[in-house]
Amino acid sequence: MNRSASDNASDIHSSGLKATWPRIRILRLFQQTGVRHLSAEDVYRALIADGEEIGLATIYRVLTQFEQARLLSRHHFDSGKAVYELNEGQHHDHLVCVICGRVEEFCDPEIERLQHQVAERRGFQLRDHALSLYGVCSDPACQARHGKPEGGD
Amino acid sequence: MNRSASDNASDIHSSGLKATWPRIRILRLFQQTGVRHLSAEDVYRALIADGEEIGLATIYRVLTQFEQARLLSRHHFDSGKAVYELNEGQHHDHLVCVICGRVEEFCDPEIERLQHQVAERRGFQLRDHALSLYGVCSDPACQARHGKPEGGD
DNA sequence: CAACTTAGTGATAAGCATTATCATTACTGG
DNA sequence: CCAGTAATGATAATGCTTATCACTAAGTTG
Repeated sequence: MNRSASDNASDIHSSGLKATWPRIRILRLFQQTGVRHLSAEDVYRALIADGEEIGLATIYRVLTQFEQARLLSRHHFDSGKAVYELNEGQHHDHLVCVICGRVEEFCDPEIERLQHQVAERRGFQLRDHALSLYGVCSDPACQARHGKPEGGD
Repeated sequence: MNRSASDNASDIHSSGLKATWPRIRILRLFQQTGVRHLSAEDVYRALIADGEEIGLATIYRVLTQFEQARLLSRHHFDSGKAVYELNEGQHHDHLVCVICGRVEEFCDPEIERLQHQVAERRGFQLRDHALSLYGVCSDPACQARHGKPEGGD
């Protein structure tokens, strides 16, 4: 799933943005497998580690632009900082481990359908929705120090 | 649903907190009908308007304590600021109008059930979950300047 | 019921994520 | 290759929230 810098440039161009070096590097980072959910700080550090000196302000600016261009999508979870992931068209929701922070994705068409039904009943024209499940993931290390099960939200 | 200051004091006491004036006033504010979802700033302003001089730091501190005591519950939505509401035991999710900011609540047991099913399948021990639907509410003023329907989240 | 002890308050400073500013730099079209 | 405009990056500013700390008041004890 690694793609070349020129592919990146096309993606960026077709979003009406100049294909600058920082934008190419940021998009490439997301296109590398294994790095689904990244905060601005994560991106900054990853690029530093890769020998790139790209300003944090640029990271924030570019992430916002990429979100508007629908190349990336943004989520908030409950960490206080926004995370971005590559937008591959397929809508999905998230399971977040409250111990290790790991994020898994899932699709449930039936939940989607019910959400639309609820919105329709209330006369809401649905624009977006966010469903995040927080819990202790299947990792034994996380299970080892698990707490009480779900209370009222 | 208005209750007396002494009732408030009991609620606060049984949470292991001293029944101080700021805490009584803050809890009372939430117990008044018509004010479901309030940010710290909202609470601050409402109390000022009521002739109370309670510091913003105290508001934040007390809201956090009330949340831990399960008297209130906190939500983030996507406004950047946390909002609190009275915790009346009954879990529910939210519909948020992206135009006027109005928040409606809904319960859908079937969605709840499916959420638990998803978590179970992934080996997650569910602790909490947040489902928020964002859209344009039924208010004609909001409908008047509505945008495109839901895209990928 | 008065002194006491400790928790709570409020003003303000600090912290953290994010956005705005602005001089300098670098894409792209000609 | 050059001009012109948009993008970058350092830093200041913003907005929400938490920490600090001297002072005050709740609840307790003699």
